[in-house]
Amino acid sequence: MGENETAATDAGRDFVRDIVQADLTAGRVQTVVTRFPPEPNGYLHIGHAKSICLNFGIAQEFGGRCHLRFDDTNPVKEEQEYIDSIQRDVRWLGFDWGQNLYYASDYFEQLYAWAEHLIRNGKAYVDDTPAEAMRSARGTLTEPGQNSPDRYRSIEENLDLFQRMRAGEFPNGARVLRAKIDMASGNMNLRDPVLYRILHVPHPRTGDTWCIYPTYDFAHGQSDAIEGITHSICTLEFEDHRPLYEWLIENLPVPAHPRQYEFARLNIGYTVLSKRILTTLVRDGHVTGWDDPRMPTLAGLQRRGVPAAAVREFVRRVGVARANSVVDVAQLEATIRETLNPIAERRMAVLRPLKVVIENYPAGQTETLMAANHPDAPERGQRPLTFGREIFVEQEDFIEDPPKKFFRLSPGREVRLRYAYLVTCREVVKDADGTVVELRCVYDPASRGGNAPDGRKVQGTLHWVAAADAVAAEVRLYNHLFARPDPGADGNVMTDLNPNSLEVLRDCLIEPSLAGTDLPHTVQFERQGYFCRDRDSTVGRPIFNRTIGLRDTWAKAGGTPARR
RNA sequence: UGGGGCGUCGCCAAGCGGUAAGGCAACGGAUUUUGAUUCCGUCAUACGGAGGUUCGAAUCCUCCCGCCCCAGCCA
Repeated sequence: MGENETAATDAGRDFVRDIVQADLTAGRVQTVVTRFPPEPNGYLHIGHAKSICLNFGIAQEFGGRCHLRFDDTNPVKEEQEYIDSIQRDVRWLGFDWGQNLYYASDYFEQLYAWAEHLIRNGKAYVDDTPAEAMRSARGTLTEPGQNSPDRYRSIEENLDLFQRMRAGEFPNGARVLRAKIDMASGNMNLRDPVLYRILHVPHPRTGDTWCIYPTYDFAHGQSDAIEGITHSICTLEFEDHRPLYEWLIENLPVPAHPRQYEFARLNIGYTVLSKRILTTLVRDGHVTGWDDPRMPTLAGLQRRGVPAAAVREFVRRVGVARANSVVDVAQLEATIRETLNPIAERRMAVLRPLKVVIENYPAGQTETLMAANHPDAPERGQRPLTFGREIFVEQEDFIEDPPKKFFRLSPGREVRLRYAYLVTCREVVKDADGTVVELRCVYDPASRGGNAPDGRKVQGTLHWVAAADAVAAEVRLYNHLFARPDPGADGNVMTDLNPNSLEVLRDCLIEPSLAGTDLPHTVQFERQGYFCRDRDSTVGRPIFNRTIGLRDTWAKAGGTPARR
């Protein structure tokens, strides 16, 4: 029983893997070959990560290979910058295409030959119908389309015209090459789809070699066939293209017959995974760039401090299915915390400082205390902390008139300063406005390290930094990019942008070990969350990004004004 | 009365005729020098609805309802 269960579980965690396994088992496929085929017209986002993990993951699991292929058939939207960023991001995610880097543009000559093949077999024709006229002749979802008068052109004339299209004799939009299928088909993609269009636009890779470019439909399946792709995995919206994909494969002398399978694309609450909208956010300056930490792009997640392993795990947990869905962003956040918790070193940083004077601590004196880098992993060592008469604690850790079950500082209350001493608040100093500006406390010298010899307990433990050596820093807190779980659901997406997605704290104080440039990538600021040093940091001014806050049941219970 | 898909717990998602996995969220409790972590426990007599087949159905059949995609010379 146990064996069967294990085997069944390993066989397929999702329907795509089931199909691959079945094809391998039945001998229909010897070596599985997949591909990740981005169009280089933008940066990769976490939705692409799902596809990358699926394609590369299947190749790894079943001993096959996965190609990285740029679907660069539309030069008006594609740029070298994107080609470069995509390769960086796929590598960052942890995948390697080895020698298998391809471009659909590498096949332009072959595709052109195949287009002529179609013409010679009476399966394609050059159409001079203007775009608008072609649209109306295509019919509607419920009415069939009308055959173009050019549909009956002779093979010779089609061949001549197509060659002259390639030669650059005609302006953009003057003519197209269409497949001759069925203008009455219920599937719009079969109503004589356009195979080639005239575009006098330089291509990032082929320059001005071509002025006609194949459409996605004419390039994709044939590229798959050329590369020997066995399983061409794409998202649900291409489902209706599959009959065309197969029609082309069947009507062309291609070297292989790849098969297309579709899965539901990833959606996450409070954000948007549409390249079009993300491009707009960047172009219109709603974010600082493709790698803005608020962006769901892989570059943004990386800059925010999210480990690639967390993205992979998130995608694994979400699964692969054919039902459209919107994953709760809490799922992503939980995965990030879970990934970071065991690996992130602990540090102390005070985001909104409140000065504390330990009245019975000798002025001018300091001492060194040791703090664990990771309480659950003693082998990760310790770091020294300076303690002195003046320290800083978090403003929200003091309430003059505390609510029930408030464990932190308030007049007369004793708390522990982590890794240091037990201190009791004696007096509150306020400015003219009545704002608390300083706390006067006394400490118990016998509680060095944090425990009192008499064994008395305190309920609260606070993080702190010493005035003597704390370093000033800036901390950037990020919130959901959009203010609602379904941005754009009722109108303009842009109006749903969260005006408070970024909060910059400029007067933070961090412990000195955080000021260097050699710190581990992402660290935990105790009691607050995970943070990483931002590349905007300068020598004298460290800047940190909050990757994700810690779970906070006190704030959630309404204890302290929630700030997320 | 166009074609193609999808509907299992608040959110994802297993299940493939034999009597509802798991994760997130939520809610209890234990431990805790992070109100963190960890650890226990609770959480679908129920699978969009109605019929039917069957000893037995989320799984098969029929009808109905709802949602998504397609009318770019984008991908």
